[in-house]
Amino acid sequence: MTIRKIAKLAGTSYSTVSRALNNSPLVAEDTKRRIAQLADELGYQINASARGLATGIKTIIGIVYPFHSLRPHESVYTNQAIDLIRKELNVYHFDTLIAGYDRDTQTDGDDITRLVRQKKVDGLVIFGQEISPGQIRALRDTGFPFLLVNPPPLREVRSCHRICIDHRHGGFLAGTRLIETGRRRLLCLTEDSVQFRVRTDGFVSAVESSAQPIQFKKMLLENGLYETAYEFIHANIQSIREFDGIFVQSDISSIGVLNCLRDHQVSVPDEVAIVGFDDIQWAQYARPSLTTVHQPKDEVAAIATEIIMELITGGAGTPIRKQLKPVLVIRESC
Amino acid sequence: MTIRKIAKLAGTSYSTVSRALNNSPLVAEDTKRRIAQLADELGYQINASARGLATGIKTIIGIVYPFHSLRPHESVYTNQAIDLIRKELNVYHFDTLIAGYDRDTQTDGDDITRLVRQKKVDGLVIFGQEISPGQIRALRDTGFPFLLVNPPPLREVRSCHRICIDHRHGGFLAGTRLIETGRRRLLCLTEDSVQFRVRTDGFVSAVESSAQPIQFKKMLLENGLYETAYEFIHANIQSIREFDGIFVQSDISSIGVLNCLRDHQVSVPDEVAIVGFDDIQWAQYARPSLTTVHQPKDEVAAIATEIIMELITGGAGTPIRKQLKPVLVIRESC
DNA sequence: CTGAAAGCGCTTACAG
DNA sequence: CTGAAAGCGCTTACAG
Repeated sequence: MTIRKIAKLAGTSYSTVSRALNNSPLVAEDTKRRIAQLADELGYQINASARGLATGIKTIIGIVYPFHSLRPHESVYTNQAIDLIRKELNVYHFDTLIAGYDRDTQTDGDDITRLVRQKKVDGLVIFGQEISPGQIRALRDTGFPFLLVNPPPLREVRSCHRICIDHRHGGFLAGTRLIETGRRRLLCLTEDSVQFRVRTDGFVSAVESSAQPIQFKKMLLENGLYETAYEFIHANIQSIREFDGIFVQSDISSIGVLNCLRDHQVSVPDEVAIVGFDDIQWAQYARPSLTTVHQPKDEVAAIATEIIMELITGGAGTPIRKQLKPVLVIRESC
Repeated sequence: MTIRKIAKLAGTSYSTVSRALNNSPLVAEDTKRRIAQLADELGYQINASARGLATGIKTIIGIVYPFHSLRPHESVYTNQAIDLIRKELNVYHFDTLIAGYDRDTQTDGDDITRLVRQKKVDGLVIFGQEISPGQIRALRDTGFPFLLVNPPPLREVRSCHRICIDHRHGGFLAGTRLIETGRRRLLCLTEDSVQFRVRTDGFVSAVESSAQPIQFKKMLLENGLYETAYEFIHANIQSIREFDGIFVQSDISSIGVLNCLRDHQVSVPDEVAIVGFDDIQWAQYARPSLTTVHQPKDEVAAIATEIIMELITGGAGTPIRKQLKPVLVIRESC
């Protein structure tokens, strides 16, 4: 089914059909109605490639996230956000294409560059911290509409549209909760990346602004795997017993910590309290359920969709920056 | 950057450039090399819309899943499978578009029909049980390449390419495990849908083929939510205590059951053993960790990619049917 | 308000 | 092996 066939059946030129279907004011209402009904009966839908070629509009948004977040523990969070964005985009009759990117590939070889050059999508929503300065610069220079979600704190990012999560505040909330509930010997269990350092900063500032004397120590986890957290606690169980509160900077790690403490008969929250970060679905199913810093993924999805749609219709303007504040969700573990 | 500009720089016609980039045997090796290098330097990539219009090939596969599986508890499983397929497709230089479908919308209004008619994708992988006979018929009649993954047992399905999971066998494995570990008073906690009935059938056949006298009872959960399972156990805790083994037909529900039993000081697996279904990531993190029937999502992803690629290149032929067998993963709960 | 024509950037039969 | 031409199915300035 093409526009030409409809034109034939409607007894008009196909230009008119095109205009009618795009609801052009240049077409008589009556003609429009007739054509709309015909198209409907025939189940006609505009050929996306043809329209894409003629107008440049593909009605597809690409959502891109770090390859390594395919490891199940990291994808839980991102997948939920993607699903939410997809639903939002659907309202605008846009489809969602998903792709991965990898810090290690050179700029030219990655999916981001490819999608832009192939003109497969109208805009890009890029999740995560793994994006490199070079990738950002290359993308920015193309003038292609894109939005960074939770980007790393790079200089290049400042000239880009972005949604930032206030990780520092999140860390502050966690620290404050531990202190307010009476914990005085704190452990901050973090990872070696910028995002985590910022969470630690917030945590430290909570400690420092406390009227009470607080001891605290920072320790590093190799990565965000459940198993890593579990093993770490297991290997250090003696020194862990010295603490009465732990801020574990991701929920998956927190669950590893919770399970290991349980296996060592350390009672949570009585002997040691735990505060996590992310608020993945499972935080509430853990026993004890996990007090954690909630990352606002619903809000991210709504705002991301709004911004990207604005970018591809309205155009750029000065860099938009939305900063979202996490909130503390109190459950049993602290 | 277009093919024409490259032609100008290479000093050939743009037909030749097109052929060269598509590695046509009609072009001299030398010319090919020169053009390939030029294209590489210029970062040229074929315009997807133009190629799509000329050839009909979009290098995009659509993955479609039930809308309601957006409820986090159901999406966990599907999201992992989608991620795996996406990775596989990437090897073929295909991109992945995701969309939802809804049993309630009429055939014409859903995303499946729309994607086919807009010619936005080359093929469709359709997950789940919610697809209606009408939708299947409509799709089949278009001749569009599509593959059903874990479809409902409808007559229409038989004429379609599909990957089926042997839920019956899964139920059988669960029942057998409970009986082999000495349980004699069994509860089968299921839901009201075909897929679940088949799991129950398998469970029953394990009971019936047992040499031991086994008592068993079937009960229905309203839906697959964690909370529903938790509340159900809570409300029926007295009668639940009568059983020494429960087959809970999804992991999320199983976790609800585990948590509730724990809250009622019923010891698992000593007083009652639990076997789940799905083997989502969290089955191993639960305490006690969950013995469960593993659905082979890695295998699904690999085979789905293979089949759909075959369908869009080779064409159809007789309906392909792959049946995958789940396996039992033994952990602490039984 | 409507139609004929050019053009979007490719591919591919056809002619050489 | 290479090039000129037609065509994929749309949109949209231009002319009426």
